Amino acid sequence: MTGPSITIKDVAALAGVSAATASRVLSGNPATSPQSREKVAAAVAELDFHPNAQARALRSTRTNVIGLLLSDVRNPFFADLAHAAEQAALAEGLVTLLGNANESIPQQDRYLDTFISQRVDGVIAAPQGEGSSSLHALLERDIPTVFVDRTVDGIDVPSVTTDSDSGIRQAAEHLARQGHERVGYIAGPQTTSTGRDRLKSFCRAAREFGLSTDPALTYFGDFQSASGSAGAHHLLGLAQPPTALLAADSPMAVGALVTLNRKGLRIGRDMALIAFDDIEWFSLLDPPLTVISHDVEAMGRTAVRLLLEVIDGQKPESVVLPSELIVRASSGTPDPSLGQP
Amino acid sequence: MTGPSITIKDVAALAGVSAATASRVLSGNPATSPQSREKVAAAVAELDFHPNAQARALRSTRTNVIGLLLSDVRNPFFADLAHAAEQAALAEGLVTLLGNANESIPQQDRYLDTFISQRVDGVIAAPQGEGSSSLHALLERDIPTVFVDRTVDGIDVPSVTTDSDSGIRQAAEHLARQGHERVGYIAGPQTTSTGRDRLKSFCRAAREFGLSTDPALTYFGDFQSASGSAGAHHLLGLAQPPTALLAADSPMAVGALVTLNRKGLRIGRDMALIAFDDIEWFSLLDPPLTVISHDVEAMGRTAVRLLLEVIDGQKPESVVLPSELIVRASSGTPDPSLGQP
DNA sequence: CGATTCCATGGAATCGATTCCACAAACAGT
DNA sequence: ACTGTTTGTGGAATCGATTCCATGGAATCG
Repeated sequence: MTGPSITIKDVAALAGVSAATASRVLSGNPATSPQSREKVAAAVAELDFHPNAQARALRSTRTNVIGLLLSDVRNPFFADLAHAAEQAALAEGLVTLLGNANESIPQQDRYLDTFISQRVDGVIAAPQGEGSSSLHALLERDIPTVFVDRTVDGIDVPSVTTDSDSGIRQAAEHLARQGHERVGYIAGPQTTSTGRDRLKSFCRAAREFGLSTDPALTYFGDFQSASGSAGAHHLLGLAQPPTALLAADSPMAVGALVTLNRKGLRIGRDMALIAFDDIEWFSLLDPPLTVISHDVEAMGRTAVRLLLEVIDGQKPESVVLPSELIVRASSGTPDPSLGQP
Repeated sequence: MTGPSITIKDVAALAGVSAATASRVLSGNPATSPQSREKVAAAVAELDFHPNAQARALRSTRTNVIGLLLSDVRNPFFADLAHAAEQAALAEGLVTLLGNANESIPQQDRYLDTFISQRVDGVIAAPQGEGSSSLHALLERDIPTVFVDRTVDGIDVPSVTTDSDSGIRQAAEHLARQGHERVGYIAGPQTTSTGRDRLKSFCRAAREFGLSTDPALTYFGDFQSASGSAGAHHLLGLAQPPTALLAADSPMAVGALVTLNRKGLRIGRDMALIAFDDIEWFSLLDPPLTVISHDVEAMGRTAVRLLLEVIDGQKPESVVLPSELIVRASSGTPDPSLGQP
């Protein structure tokens, strides 16, 4: 299909130098004369030469490609993260190969294998399961790796995570002050570190601020919106239903919202709702959603910085970013006039 | 950093065959004995061998990588499209290199250059400007290319687009029936085919259904949310303001929503609002948003199919997918009791 | 002025997998 | 039994850029 492509030899021939010299000019090697540099530059422009990245990578073992493995691009949190990481990488001259694990371990392994075969310079991953074989293959090969958002127990690589604790404490305190006592928690899957950490934080904060610690108030979802709907449905059906809901990520909050709307409950009056992750349009809802917010842009940027340090042979410290509660109208006082059924 | 990696020679040595035979086994060449196949398979498993994709691509000119160039991953429409295309490509054994042009032509060119250097097997692009130099470089090299969502005048490559006309006509008819006469249109940039087509469709439909054709009712945005806010602000400030707004994409609709909320206008009563592109949570807003919907999943899947046909040397026909109006509460009748100020 | 350093340069080896080519062994046909 | 085909195999060339090494000429120093 594609015609015979232009190689460095064509450039060298047109410039009247050897391929070695042309290569030196292209890679900015100082051992080149101004004349050669000029002639090669002219030839490159004339032929519109694009060096073959494969051949270059084969010899020099650097590809200038990093792999970014996420669980779901359609989750706005990860879309923002992808955007932030990708822009930060681009500024460093790296292009990003995006893998979408789609919340599936086989698909995650497939992408990791591809990353290994593509000899990416490094990997930024929001890992899924605990003992994924390809994850170990990555580390056995000493491929520079950084975890983002999530971590995996027993695997010691630098990571950028959110300190869910501060935001969740603030949320619990806020709800307690508003007079709530029974708060339903829609948890993430306990196979992810974020799922576990946020649940632990919630339990601790509930105790601290005198909220009910009834285990029936926790529903285990899978970070996707359908489980948020199911969770809200389940919690509202309890003998002693909660007066407030806290969802461990934004898709589950959206799911819960659908259920609440469908049941005709007024959010912020009949039922308070708080979501982990701030999404631009959450403030556009009626009422606007109270959220636990963290800085996705910083997370992406930091992940790239850490990865560059690992590639550079250093062993950087993991970074934990803060989270904080942003109070909006969805977490108002429970309406005493209506009360619970 | 990375240790000496395992090559096909190591596999061959362990299996007691030559590199040539090992290669044949790995690529499924039938000219191999069952014994060799078995021994090579065992050696591959034993060493956890991952072939070097660079070396393979260098020799065989196929990389099994396609480039996907989008304007903005944070736009849910493109996130969905990325997801759909990526899943369809994966099913065909292709991995996707995602480039995010970020609505910027230099960044688009940077990614296209990278795609060329990476010798991707093909490119799926939602192109930005008209005469981008890298876009021409792509085509001069006969790199299989398919346009998605948008097209570029004068560049004849297969494409998958949406027939905006049907959806926009339905929207105009619907608004006219609801008694609207002055409909504000927040247009996309006229440097994109979608921006131009949708505007043209709107003008035609306005004439057909007796809506005002006052050019002051059209505001030119850039497909990003800030311009939606600005557009709504501008249109509401006209001497004769519109009673309904139609936004040419979802981020601009969100922007318009912010402005309307800020001004305290009740959507669906004081002002109707319709968005092009359906987004999951648009139905969760209060009131739920009336939208012009099209099938993103089909668009991504079709783009991959067309690209495979182009790679295969065929010249497939472009595909135009339908759009349709989904009526929800945001486009109700204008409230006569309040009227316009 | 001869010896040494410096510099730009070209030739050749190299990266790892694929594939052409040649060759040997096994087997079929007359 | 002797060609003629098939089949599996290894050696070697190849893809395109990088980089080590050697070389010749200019510049520098004692």
